[in-house]
Amino acid sequence: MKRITIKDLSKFLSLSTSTISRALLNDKNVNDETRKRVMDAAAELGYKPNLTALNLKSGQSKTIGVVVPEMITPFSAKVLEGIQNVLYPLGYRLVITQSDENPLNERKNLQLLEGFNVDGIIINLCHETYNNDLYQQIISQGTPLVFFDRIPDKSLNASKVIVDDYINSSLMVEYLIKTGRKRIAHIMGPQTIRNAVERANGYKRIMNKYHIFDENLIIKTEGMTFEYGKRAVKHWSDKDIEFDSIFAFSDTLAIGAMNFLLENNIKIPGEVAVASFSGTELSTMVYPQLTSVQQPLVKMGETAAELILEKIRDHSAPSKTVLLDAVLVYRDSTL
Amino acid sequence: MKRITIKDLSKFLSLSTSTISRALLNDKNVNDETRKRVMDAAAELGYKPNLTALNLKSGQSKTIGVVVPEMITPFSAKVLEGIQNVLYPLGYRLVITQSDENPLNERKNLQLLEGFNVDGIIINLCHETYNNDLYQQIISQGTPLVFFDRIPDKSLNASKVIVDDYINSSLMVEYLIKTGRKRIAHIMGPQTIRNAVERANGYKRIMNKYHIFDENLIIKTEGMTFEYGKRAVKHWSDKDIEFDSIFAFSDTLAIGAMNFLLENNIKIPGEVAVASFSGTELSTMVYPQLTSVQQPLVKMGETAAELILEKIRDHSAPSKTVLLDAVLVYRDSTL
DNA sequence: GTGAAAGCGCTAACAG
DNA sequence: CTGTTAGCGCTTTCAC
Repeated sequence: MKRITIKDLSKFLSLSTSTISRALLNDKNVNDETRKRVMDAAAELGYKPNLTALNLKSGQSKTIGVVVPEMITPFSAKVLEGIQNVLYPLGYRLVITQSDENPLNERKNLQLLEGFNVDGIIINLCHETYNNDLYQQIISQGTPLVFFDRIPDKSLNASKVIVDDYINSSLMVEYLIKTGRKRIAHIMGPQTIRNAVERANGYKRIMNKYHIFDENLIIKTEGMTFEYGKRAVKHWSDKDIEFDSIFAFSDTLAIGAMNFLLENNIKIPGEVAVASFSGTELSTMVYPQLTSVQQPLVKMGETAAELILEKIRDHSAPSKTVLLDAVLVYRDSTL
Repeated sequence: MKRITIKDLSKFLSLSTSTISRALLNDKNVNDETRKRVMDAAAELGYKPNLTALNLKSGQSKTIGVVVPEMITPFSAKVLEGIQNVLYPLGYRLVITQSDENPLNERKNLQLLEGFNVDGIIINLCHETYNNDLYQQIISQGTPLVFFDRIPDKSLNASKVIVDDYINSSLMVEYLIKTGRKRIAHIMGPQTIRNAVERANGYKRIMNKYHIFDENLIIKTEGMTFEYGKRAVKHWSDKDIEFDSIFAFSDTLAIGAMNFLLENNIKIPGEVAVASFSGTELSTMVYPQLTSVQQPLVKMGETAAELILEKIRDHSAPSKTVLLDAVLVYRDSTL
């Protein structure tokens, strides 16, 4: 079952390998007749180009590394779909790694990807600053880096794709207020994630604007699993801090919060409204369905892929930050 | 920022490239002194082997293709984790594709992977028979194929990793009966999925054993989304078919079913118990938490990866079918 | 113990 | 329009 190479075709047709190559590449300097013969033979013998050889020639690995914090929520799956949409048709391979929300794993993943000689890396961080040195080092070695969703704090020379956390968070909080909620609690996620800080800022601004901000109503979590969401609500509950609604950093945290409420027979949205930021399928799978800021995840992946391609094609291309529009989707968990 | 090659080292140390190569490969025919010099220089200049060149020499692409039906539930994410655990440390890259539960997409994915010259393909089907011709063709072209979870009906020369659907389904149904349920409804999923048929058979056997089988209590769905789960329960409800419990083919279908019950104020498990087959994180994220047959997903991925490695190393290695143990996990959705 | 040379599959000057 | 040749980075005979 040996593979057919250009050499086999060359023998088969008594032509030089270069002519075969040219015909296959649609080079103009080939007789139409000859091209046809080559094409037919290639089809007949089942010739398929050897990507590895191509890559060796071109000096590229045609491999893009991707680092995501986790894959058990649909968030990354959707973004990956976007990345794949753009990159697979172009013959790029993806090496996808999961950091499990752990900066140390992220570091290992990045190093693994370096070992793979990737042409570029697309990454969603799990910690704002922890691996800054590595990002910097990778970029200065000439491997383009593109950040999406959770981006680093330093102004690295890298392109980014994000949604406006501050604005969208503000809008969601304002919506809750408009529906009559006043004691809006906020589960902000870990403060080592830039977006968490941004969203919390949006929350604070609006709460202050309406003079209803209360420091007790905001809580940082150490992690991102739904257990932390649960624990946050338990905290307020234990301390007898009143709240009539919850705005969570992510679907997962919101769902954890909902579970606590449901377990304690607290009506959603009757007694407490719940809203989140993310907008993955999870928000429609729970009961009641979750109001959330829905991000264009597939688009986000596609954009990230295009940004990395720009950088690969021209390493001196200027870095861009693309801001994508999100929409608020109102569902049964609020009102 | 040019990469350091073996040639650079050769110039730098005034040694032949072959000696450098040998030193790097720990070949015995190298003076210890020389080896040390080479190693030091490699470290100093930051030499990293070019995988593409290695691959060209070895004739392998060091790339494994993976095809999964979907990635929005944690199911595939967990299996992928297992696959990555085994394959990444060995220098393999993964090209992961999603079929979106559509056999046509599956076909396209397989063809894409062929174009990538993958060394092997690990696949979870979305239809039992639809692409049988392609599986056969890929195998006979010499590309090993390993199936996991949902496997094909024909006896192809390929290894497989599965859990025993029939037995575990039986066990779960028997458990429901032991907790006092008699009218156990079954959402079996599409009958074009072999596992759905197997699990339904397990269900039927036990229901018959206790003489409580009723054809009306079993329903096939066209798809796998949670909407179909919802619709199934609506069907029984509309037709006034009584049931005191539901056993669903997957977490997602079960959750759809739960949502219908919750929307109609039917108590879980008070009035209706719910159980599923899958055992992803989803089962712990919903309220009440879902009783389910929990499969060892990471292990499944690791096993699939090892099976494909066997085949890659020795193309004539015999095909194996590995049966993994699942466990029933009892949660609040049943009593 | 080390070097020279060939070759993996392909493309691209360079000739003719 | 077609063929010859060299070379991408590396390993591996084959000499010495």
